[in-house]
Amino acid sequence: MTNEISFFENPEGTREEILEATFYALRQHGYAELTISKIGDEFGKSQSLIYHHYDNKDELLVDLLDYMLEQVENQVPLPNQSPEAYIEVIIDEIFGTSSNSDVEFSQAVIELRAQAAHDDDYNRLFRRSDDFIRKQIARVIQAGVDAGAFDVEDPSQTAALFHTVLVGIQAERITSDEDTIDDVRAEFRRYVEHCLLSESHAE
Amino acid sequence: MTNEISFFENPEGTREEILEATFYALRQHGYAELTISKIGDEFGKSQSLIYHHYDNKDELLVDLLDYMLEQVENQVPLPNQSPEAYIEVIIDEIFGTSSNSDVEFSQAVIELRAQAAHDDDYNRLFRRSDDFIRKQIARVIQAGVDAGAFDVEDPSQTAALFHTVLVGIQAERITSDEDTIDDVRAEFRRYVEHCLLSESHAE
DNA sequence: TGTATGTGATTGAACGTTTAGTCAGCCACA
DNA sequence: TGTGGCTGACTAAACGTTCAATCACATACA
Repeated sequence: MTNEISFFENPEGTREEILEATFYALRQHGYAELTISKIGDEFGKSQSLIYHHYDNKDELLVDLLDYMLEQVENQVPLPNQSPEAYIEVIIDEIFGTSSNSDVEFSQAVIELRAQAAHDDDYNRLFRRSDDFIRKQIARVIQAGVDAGAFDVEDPSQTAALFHTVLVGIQAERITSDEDTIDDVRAEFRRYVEHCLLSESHAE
Repeated sequence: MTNEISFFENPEGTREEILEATFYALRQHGYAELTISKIGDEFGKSQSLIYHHYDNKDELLVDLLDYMLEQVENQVPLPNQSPEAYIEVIIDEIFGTSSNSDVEFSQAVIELRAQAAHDDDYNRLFRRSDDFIRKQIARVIQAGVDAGAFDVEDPSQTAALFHTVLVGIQAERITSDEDTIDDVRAEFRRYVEHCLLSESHAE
């Protein structure tokens, strides 16, 4: 129900505990410095045990990405509200609550996305997740158009820009200060008001 | 004069040859799998020689990033044209010529950007480069406002969104197909027409 | 109740390989 | 006769992975 990322709050079973440990090790050391030994440290148990549950390091990391993208997809709000309200929620999701765990999660996702350039499994998972999110946004925009609230050229085209800004913010958060992010948010709102809401609402 | 990335066309001196080799090794194997030995292979000469010119791997990689971001900054077009024409050039730069070398360069940059989360040197370099680009764009938008061609709330705010889209496209290019990128481009043009150009131009 | 049998979690030690980095010395040219 | 570019051989540490061996615990049978 809550939109907070309650990621790994109470892991069920050893496999999920290992995923949790892998996530924290990834956050702390980064992908390039991520080792089974460091995951084992975070895990609290021996690193041999990891191999009891996963065939190898690659399989573990792919499973982690799968798990994380599932969380991302679940975080996309349900279209059980008016299109206008939904867009507000989407914007909040994109620019985040600037809570620490949100930022750390985003950074981990971006780090894994970078690996997609050299790993087909990663590539496949991100394609699926990105498509899902874009289509979800496009659906709601289409609903807003049908209801006369929005006025756009092509909903899936608009959704594509939404998604690019989402990814861009994730990547920029690594280095940019909060003021810059706020600037982007303000300008993106201006875009939504001028290019999405229909005349009657824009006023 | 040309906007093509004539990156590493004719390296001057051994250090630049090493940077070139490092870049290609990074492209081929990715940051996580990047080793001195692989750089040496690409280099054509022994890996010991690398240590003759660089103290250690970190120094070499930081130097590469510095070098690459210098290229990025030099690629930002000069403001020697009308603001309207400049914006067109910027949009072309953001969405790229989809030439192979451009995409590969972008992917390498994004991969290094992800490392900025765990490396202060990388963080510093990206901050400087991002600030430079944002300010350059903001300056031109301000000029457009002064000339009456543009009508925005706050030029640096608009520039911030430009930059986010730039970074977002870089990150999305890893996994997205060209059609999606084209959608983003079309929608971003719509944004520029509705939110940047002043009424008289928007027609 | 006591004993055998099986199962999954868990470990520490060990394996072969790869890694970043060192070093003594070679070669060409001034 | 140096001096700087350059190399191959080397090392210690870290790496992913395997494995034999425990442990806790359930089930089944006498």
